[in-house]
Amino acid sequence: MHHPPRLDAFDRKILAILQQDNTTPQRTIGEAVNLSAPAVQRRIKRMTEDGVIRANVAIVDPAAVGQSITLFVEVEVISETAEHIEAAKRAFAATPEIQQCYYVTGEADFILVVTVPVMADYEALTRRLFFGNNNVKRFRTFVAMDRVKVGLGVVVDG
Amino acid sequence: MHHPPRLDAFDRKILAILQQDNTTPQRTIGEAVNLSAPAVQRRIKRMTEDGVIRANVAIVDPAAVGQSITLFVEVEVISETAEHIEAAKRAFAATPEIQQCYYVTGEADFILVVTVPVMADYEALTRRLFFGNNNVKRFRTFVAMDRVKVGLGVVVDG
DNA sequence: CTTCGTTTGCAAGTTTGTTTCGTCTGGAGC
DNA sequence: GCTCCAGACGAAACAAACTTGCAAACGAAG
Repeated sequence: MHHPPRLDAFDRKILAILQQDNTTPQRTIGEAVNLSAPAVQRRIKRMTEDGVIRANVAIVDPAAVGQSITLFVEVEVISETAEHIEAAKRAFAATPEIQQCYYVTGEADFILVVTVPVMADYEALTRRLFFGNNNVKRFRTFVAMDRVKVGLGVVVDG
Repeated sequence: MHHPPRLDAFDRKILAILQQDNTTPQRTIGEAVNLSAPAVQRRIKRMTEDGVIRANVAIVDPAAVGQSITLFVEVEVISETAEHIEAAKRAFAATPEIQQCYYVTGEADFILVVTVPVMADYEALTRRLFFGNNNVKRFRTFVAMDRVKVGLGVVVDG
């Protein structure tokens, strides 16, 4: 994370491609954006160092590994002191079943995305995380029936 | 998606690595799991064909490309007929600002994860998607103050 | 006009991914 | 028990991709 990220049109086009498939050869990317492969490589390297590209990962189908249930949880806490919030963040971040955790404004304080193999696992999780934590005022659960659209891609044309 | 996905301990270890960094050389993976590089390559290929690995993508920092606001939206619809639900799914899936969309049970029907550069863009989005759609009964918005944990990784130890 | 800094393309060098091939193991059928 | 066959493995050869060095083009500042 050295430089303030300033991205030109080339960078944005490259990002758009890598967000869809980061196994695309640099030579192919170069043809798509009208740049040589080394130029593409240097830009990718720079964006990686600058933190624009946070990670390169394989997306695994949850159902294929037995994590067939996706849940949303709105969590409301009692005390919002810095220490309590930080403790909650750490606990959520450290829980592998929690795929995503956001600290939000509104009627809830945290929103979680959870994946588990069977409901019993979620029940166990609620006991451990919520009922076992006396700073949790209440939580509401939504069960996903259909994962209509799932991704972390962001709009890059800017 | 040919075979029914049957994953052994090797496959799961490989998946765990690729979920964190899919640029890891196959030789390195092989050393980590006690397998030769070609064996790793064959397993990755098989899992990709079987749909266990859905995609290989770069994760881009939303803030770096100007999408600094993340929002959650609970949407409640009026009519839940199949046609209305399918129409809604299609509309949400086709909206680039909507990163994730789930059809859920509970007090809401859809949960959306949205990223936009500034609040005005979200306001425009609500006008277009919600106020401009007379099947939307109501919606609730949560603004993310902190992206505590973001990812699509799933527990793979099975 | 010159200089410095940046970025590019090309070409060589290095690393990584892929294919080939021979071997081994486990199971079905004789 | 024996043979045969299918599947999976590792070693090595091979192909493709990535990475680096270097000279040239371009722009901004002096």
